Amino acid sequence: MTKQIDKRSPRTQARITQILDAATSCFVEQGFHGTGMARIAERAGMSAGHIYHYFDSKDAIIAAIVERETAAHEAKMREFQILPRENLKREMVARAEEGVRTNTDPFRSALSLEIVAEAKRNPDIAALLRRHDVVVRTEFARLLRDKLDLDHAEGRVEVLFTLFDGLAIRMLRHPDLDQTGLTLFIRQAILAILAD
Amino acid sequence: MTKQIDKRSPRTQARITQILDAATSCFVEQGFHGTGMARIAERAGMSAGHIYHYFDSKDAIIAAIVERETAAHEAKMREFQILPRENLKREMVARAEEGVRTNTDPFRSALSLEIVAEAKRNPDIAALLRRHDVVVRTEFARLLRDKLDLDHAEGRVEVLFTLFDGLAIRMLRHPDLDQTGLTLFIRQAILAILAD
DNA sequence: AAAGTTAGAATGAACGTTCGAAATAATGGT
DNA sequence: ACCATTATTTCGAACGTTCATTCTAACTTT
Repeated sequence: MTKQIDKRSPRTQARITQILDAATSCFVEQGFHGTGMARIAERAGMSAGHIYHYFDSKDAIIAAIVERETAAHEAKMREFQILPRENLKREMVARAEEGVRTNTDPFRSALSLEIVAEAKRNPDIAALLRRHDVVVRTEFARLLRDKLDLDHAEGRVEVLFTLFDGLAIRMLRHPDLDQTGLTLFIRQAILAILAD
Repeated sequence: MTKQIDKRSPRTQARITQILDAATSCFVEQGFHGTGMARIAERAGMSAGHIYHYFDSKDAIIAAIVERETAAHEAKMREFQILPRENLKREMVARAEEGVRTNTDPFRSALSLEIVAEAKRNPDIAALLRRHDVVVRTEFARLLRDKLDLDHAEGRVEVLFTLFDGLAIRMLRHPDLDQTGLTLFIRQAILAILAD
């Protein structure tokens, strides 16, 4: 019954990322529900109907976007695991500051907000997000426990993640905030969270 | 040409809060775009058409909800201003912990997420949120500057607010998180942010 | 000519909104 | 107190639009 497409064909792959990229930028600008299939098609350079050769529905598109995003995020997190324990804490603070930059980027913060908003209404997306979160969370907690010898690792991770999650909302409420002051006290906060 | 309703009539007031309450709970459960006027009407105990005697549009309903919410929030913030400077810091930490409780409440966290999500799509709501944010932000910064003699007050406030904003998203990603561990390190973080 | 690919109009459902009438309340004259 | 009439509140069906999805025919490529 399902449409038979060879997903490994390079042409198909190109079309899929083409659609995903177009949809992502549309969603960032106008939100998932503010964007029509026509607009996605236009930006992807193909007809609206044609998108259905690659995705079963509009919902399937956002699901694919979320998976792409979470996969990238998990990969980023795994980079910590190969770092030596000596300068791990220092490296964490450094990467945290890089994380502030990327999380306050208008495009990225808008995208993660859109994903979160969709999760609130679509249980499948919420489940996806939670499955991803539990992986990242436990791996990061193990890192703190094993390599930094910290107790209550789960609680610390929770607050760290809360901080970075909050940046997306903060950017919405205060789009032209001063990054310097923000970063300064985020470092302060992170050091406190990682202190024994 | 606008509909003439006496908004001070107790009957009208009752209907309005009836609609607002119904809409709020609907939005929390299914999101703004997932909720139809029919459903709001059903929960408010009146017909769909009748809602339009009190609100010009569905958008006007969410605008009213946001205003109600921001007003309550501003009032809460103003309570800090009458506190004496002696035990202000201690009181802040105490109220922060209470804030963690309310912000992690499923209903409240879902509501603020929904508001933020709508702001991403509706510029009027975004403007409302920003107008409110600048008020709360500057007032709180003045508090830190004048009563706690802290420099870089704006940066500190930014991080504090980021933390509380983040709680709503965190609840979505990890609904059954451990409040105890969370609160413990949030206190730690707040103390670091408020340290000279 | 066959298989794969594209386009764009057609379809049908969902949903916000409007409208006219019915029910209910308020007013006022007798 | 009672009815007449005016105003307000309420309803629910109908409308019009938007939009995801489907379908068929045309076009490319092999």
